[in-house]
Amino acid sequence: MTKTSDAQIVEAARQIIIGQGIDQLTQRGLAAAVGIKAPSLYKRFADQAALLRAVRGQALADLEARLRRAAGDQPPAPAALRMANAFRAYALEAPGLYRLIFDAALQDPERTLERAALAPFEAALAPLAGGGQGASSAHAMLALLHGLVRLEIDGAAPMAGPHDEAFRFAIYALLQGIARSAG
Amino acid sequence: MTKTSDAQIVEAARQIIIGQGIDQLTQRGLAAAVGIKAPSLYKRFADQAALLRAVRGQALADLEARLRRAAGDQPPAPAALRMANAFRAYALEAPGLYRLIFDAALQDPERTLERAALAPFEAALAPLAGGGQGASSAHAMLALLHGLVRLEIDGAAPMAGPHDEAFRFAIYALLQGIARSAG
DNA sequence: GTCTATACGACGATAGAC
DNA sequence: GTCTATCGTCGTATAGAC
Repeated sequence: MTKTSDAQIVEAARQIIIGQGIDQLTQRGLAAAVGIKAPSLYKRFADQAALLRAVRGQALADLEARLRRAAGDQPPAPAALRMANAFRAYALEAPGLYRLIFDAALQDPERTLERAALAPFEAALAPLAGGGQGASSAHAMLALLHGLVRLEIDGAAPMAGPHDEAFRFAIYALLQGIARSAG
Repeated sequence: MTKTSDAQIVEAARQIIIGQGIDQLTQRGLAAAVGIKAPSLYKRFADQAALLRAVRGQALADLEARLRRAAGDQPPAPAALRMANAFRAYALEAPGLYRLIFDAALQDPERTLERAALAPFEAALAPLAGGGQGASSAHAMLALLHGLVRLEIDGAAPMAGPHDEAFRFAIYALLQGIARSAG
């Protein structure tokens, strides 16, 4: 008798994290959300950490897809700007999932974050950076984006006027610096 | 009969957060560290959140002092570089405190983070940025630093080679972009 | 695979005695 | 201000019925 599926459990966990925050995700509450009891969850996932790994993996795949779609076939600078906006939009849409993606990086030996978030930026920025500095440029861009959206979702922003404007200013400034470093 | 003081409790909490991480800070463990029982803590601080606010306030004052000392009387660019290094050093020294400072910004109606971290950067960068873009430049610099050190302490870095080098590259690039934005 | 029932050891927090 | 005792919740786990 199968009352639910692994995919439904992951999706329910995702919804709880998005809607109520990761602190409100409990095994008892999650089980109730899919119509079973807490002990039954342990037949699907070894423990809560394993469940969160599954949620994080799906979230990372989603983020990567959005970044690659935003980049499209644009030239480096427009691609980077569109990716930056897509990145920020994801974080503002689902801050709980965003935090999960980045906070749990330490416990991810496969370094999924590199493939999902860093690689798309490196692909877009390499032509602009030149001189073998595509990796450094992508790291700088990801760090800037991460800092901007973390400050925003954690309530430390806007620290300097309207955030849309501060966001654009920062991205433009770094892109200019990267392009000039290549010159 | 006073077995301890508020200051001793805050200091003990600070040491636990630095040495064992904020997850290991429990009311029972903290009370034991200062030689009392857990319920007695509630005569000093309303709850754990109030205690953490006190720890955060002290950590923010410490960070601000370090940033202002690093800046000294240097010109904008050297001052910003020294502040960036001091900022990173603080985060690597006490990642638990660093996370507390930034993660709890949302619950700080006084926006202490602005005074402690943003203002020093604005003071240093205003001459470089010009055109009334000192605030935006400081916000961009703080966001970049925050992203860089968060990626580093959360284990997502080094994502692009040695981190010292990636750190310098990113800071230099943004400084160049800021200077160029000024015309 | 799911259920009921039960258990353990943490946690934050409170009531009331002294 | 400190204590003992206690509460409710949490993650986790097990046993055994169906």
